Amino acid sequence: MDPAEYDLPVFHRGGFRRRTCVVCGSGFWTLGEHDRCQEAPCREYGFVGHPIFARPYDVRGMRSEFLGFFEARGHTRLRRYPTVARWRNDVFFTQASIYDFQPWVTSGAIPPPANPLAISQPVLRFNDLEEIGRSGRHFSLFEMMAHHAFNRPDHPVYFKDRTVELCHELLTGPLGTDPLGITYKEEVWEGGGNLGPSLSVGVAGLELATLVFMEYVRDGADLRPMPLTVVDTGYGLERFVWASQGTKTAYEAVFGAEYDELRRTFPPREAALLIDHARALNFLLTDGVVPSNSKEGYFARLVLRRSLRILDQTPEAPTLVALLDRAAREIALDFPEVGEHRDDLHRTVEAEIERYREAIARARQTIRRTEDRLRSTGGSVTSEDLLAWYDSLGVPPEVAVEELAAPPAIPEDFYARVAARHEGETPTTEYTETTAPLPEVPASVPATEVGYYLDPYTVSFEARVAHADGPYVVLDRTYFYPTGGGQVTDTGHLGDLAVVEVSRRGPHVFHRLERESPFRAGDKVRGRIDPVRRTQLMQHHTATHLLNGALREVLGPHAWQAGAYKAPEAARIDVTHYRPLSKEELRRVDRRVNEIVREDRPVKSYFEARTEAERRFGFTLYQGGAVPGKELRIVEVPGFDVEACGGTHCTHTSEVGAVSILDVERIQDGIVRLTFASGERALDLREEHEEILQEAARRLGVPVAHLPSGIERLLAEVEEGRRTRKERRREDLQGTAARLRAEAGAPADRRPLVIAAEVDLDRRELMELSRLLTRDGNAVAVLAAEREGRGTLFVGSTAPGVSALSVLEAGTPAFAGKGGGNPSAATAVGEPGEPLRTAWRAARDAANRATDD
RNA sequence: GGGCACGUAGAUCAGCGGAAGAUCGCUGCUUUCGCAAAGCAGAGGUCGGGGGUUCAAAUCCCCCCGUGUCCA
Repeated sequence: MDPAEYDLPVFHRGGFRRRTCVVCGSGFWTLGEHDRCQEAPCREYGFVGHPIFARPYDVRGMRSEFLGFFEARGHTRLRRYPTVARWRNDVFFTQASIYDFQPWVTSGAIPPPANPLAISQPVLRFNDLEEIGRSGRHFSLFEMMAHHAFNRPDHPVYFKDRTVELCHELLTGPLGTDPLGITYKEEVWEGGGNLGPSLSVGVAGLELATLVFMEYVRDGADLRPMPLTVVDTGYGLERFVWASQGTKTAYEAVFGAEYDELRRTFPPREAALLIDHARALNFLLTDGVVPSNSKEGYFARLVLRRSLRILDQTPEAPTLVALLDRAAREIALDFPEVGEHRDDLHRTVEAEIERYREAIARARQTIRRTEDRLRSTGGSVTSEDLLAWYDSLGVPPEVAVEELAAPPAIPEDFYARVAARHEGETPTTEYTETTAPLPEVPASVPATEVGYYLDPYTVSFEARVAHADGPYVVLDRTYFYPTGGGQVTDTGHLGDLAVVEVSRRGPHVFHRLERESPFRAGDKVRGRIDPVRRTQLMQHHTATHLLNGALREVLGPHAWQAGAYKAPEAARIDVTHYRPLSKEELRRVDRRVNEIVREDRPVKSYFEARTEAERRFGFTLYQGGAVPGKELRIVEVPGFDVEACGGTHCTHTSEVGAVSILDVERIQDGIVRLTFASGERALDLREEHEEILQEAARRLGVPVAHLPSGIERLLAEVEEGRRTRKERRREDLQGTAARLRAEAGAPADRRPLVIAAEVDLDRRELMELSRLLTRDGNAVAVLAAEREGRGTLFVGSTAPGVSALSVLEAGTPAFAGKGGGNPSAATAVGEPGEPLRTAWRAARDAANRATDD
């Protein structure tokens, strides 16, 4: 990066000098006399015992100091965003404050909610779990305080100079840091295809903040300037608090009394880990993550189970629920939403604890059995087994060892070796913005004015063609709904040509025609939307919201929409829940939804400032993922459900008609899917189902009401028939066996009985017959059969010293038989006809010879 | 999203290329005034589904489905 990027007026004004760190070699700016940047590892921690701020702060005090400082300097204070980044498909969690504004705001697609702004964003990072409690400074959840500015060419806010000025003023002003002790180290930040210079702010060995200036787009080897430049800062709240108190570890400073309480029962490391995890879990669960075995749910399960393991090892430990409650009380002082819905959170946690206990109990059994088996063969359990058990059964090694009579040592690097087992796996697919292959539109084409938001009933309109390219037409205004938000496209006509698909990219709506567009820019066209399809889609979409509301009422607020799809034929909604829906829950959801439909409540759709909407309704607005825009389109069923949504909706719940839930399934751990239909389609389906029932009843010859018992009877009959057939076959075989035995007569003395016969049976029957013949012991059966042009020779023996296999082998060459077996049963297949008979005679003779001995 | 493990009698599981098993539960008989218990006898299986390899597949291979688990 060009050194000029860091050569800021603010440094020169303030008398800073640029130096080079003797350790890491980086350039840095400072007022003090330093030969190295003031960050670990270039210099050691110098703040422990010597706080670097004028006075100690707790978390709350520091947060409000920071936000107040920026608010007083023209920044709008924003509330936190959810810790689960539902609006992105490349990450699970909000890992930095800038995530709140990616990708829509930072790409310039939509304006920021405020500009400039200040926020303290709780962020989750699970990549250093092993360090938590051990390092003294790692957290799975921490708050990233930030001030952001988004600069458009026509609307600059501030960039590097002012950012550094603000940062420096904060540190040296209200916080009272010694100006000479601060270093601004030159770094390069790169991410998501963007890059820019950044400055890392170090004091007394601690990296307090990072100031990033997103400025360029990487275009191959070249850098292009971004149309929108972004100030992305990150100030670690916990670090600030720690530095202000100068305690030995960050945990003491950050968690205060809560930490002291736990220290009475746990060693420092465990105490810190427990509070840290309790804090993360509270946020995760509040923000709607249900513990599961995949995606974001796994991380909730991971921290939950890690906590449980520690609690389980300590007899006087509090319960996990109590621990979470204690942490929630603390968090709720600043984030009141975390304290709400305690009962629901408890139920989720209890369900997860139960599952963990079950998994461990099952695993213990498997482990014991495996060890028994190994020991009986002279083997023993190895540390490799411990790894495999952890991986496939989820048993932590300490638990496995408890179960073993001769446990191996738990490897020091156990979890590293677990990680090694996962190397070479296919990486997760990279984030790709899902844009249809739409043609480029000249910048001069104005944004499409869309009418469906405020008027979903207009299905015929006049518009002017703004741009046409191949089959694609962009209009100056449209009422066609483009695929999005889980709602499929409208169809219809432009002029006489069918519109087969409508999609949106950026500000433009593209109508794809059935063939090459005859229209040219400037043409006037009439748009007609297929009204039946549109109405059905509206009904399905509104019904989705109603179901979502009912599910949250019935299941609890942890039930978040995890996906939805609305097509004309049917719609579905996926919600997070910790176990399959019970019949009763389903019945209540069904009743509640249809009750809301009957009540004919208004469905209000309107635009509202994002900040205001979030304040009024909270983040549960974002059921369908975050919706871009400074203004949110709110779809509200007063007193029941409010969501930010861009879809077309009915204006009254009664228009939905009726909602029929067609199917419920668990699509993965922690997510249930409801498939349903509403409106006309629900009636159609009801009719179809009725017809199917009628038809089934007619074919069974019973009234519909007796279908279940009729089917039961039918099944019983089928079963009876199966039994009878089986019985008859057995009797046939028994008859054959009796006949053959009689023909063979009684053997002399105690010599084994040899029964040889040609029969017409298949392989399986041969085996059964042989079994019948030799059941009483001391007998040899030599059976031959022909089926499908192949000859089969079967030998069974219960005679001591007579090997069925040897007898068989005496016959195999004669009919080119291939086969094998064991001393008690052997079979071969070869040529049919005379060769088979020859083989059979050879085998019979061999059997007779063997029994003569 | 990927890796691994698992799916066999009503339940818990064994078997891991050659004639489907154990324990508990169930039914009947013996014993008892009755129950429990014990003994004896018996019923109960498309070995998750579908393809393939093989003379032969619960067993090996592939693809699905389901469950668990670890990792992103």
